[in-house]
Amino acid sequence: MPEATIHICVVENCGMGFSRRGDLARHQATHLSEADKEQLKHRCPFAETTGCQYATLQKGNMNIHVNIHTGAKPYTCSHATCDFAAGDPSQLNKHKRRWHPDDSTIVPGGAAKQRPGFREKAPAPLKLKKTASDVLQRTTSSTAPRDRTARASPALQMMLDPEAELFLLESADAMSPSPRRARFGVSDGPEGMDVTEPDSELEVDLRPPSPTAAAFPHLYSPSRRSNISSRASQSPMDLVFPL
DNA sequence: CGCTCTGTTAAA
DNA sequence: TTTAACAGAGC
Repeated sequence: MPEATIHICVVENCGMGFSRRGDLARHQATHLSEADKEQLKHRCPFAETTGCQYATLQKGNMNIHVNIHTGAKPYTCSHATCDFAAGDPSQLNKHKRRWHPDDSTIVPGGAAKQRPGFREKAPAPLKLKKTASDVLQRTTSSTAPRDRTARASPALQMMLDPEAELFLLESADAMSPSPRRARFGVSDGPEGMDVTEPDSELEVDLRPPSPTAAAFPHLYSPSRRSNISSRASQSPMDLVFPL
């Protein structure tokens, strides 16, 4: 029978599920303490030359950030008459939704504006946008960089709880080379949970998500483990269920 | 793994 | 009100 696996984050008050193990591992970095996150973050390559303090857990976000420093705006609007360009693809998406909703002239790569006979017509007035030097100036200004985590929502603050770090360490402790599976019947769903197949059998993969320790080896040193009590029974779960 | 996308926020 | 910058999830 075909199976689907969901990889569940069992950090208290989280419970997020991911179809991919790697996505769970990535997610779980968000539960680390601020200090440990700092160790994992990618640092802006312009830090030394500009004083930029930006650092991020996801490398892809850094790639986008770097465009601020270089002034690169590789994400260009494909509307035939629009010259909008952005360094952040999300900005281009928002631009398109706002200014060219369901626009049939949108073509891949903006080829329309390359056609002979293309007539420039002013698009909707876009108040563009900081120059690269403006942005750089702001990024490197002497004012303190804003601290986003300081104004995190209550829910996020909860997720930043150091307990989450303990949990991750214990997950690594519980790692085993091969799956340890437990099977149990489900006669009825837990309250508030929609179980469409009341008698289906769930298979729980008791392995913690292996990428956690692999991705953050420096967080798993013996000294760090020394004051961690075992809570292997609360390992992350992979729920495997019939399709 | 890397690109893409969405939603949030500060600041203009 | 609009947009740049961003965090984090989707694929």
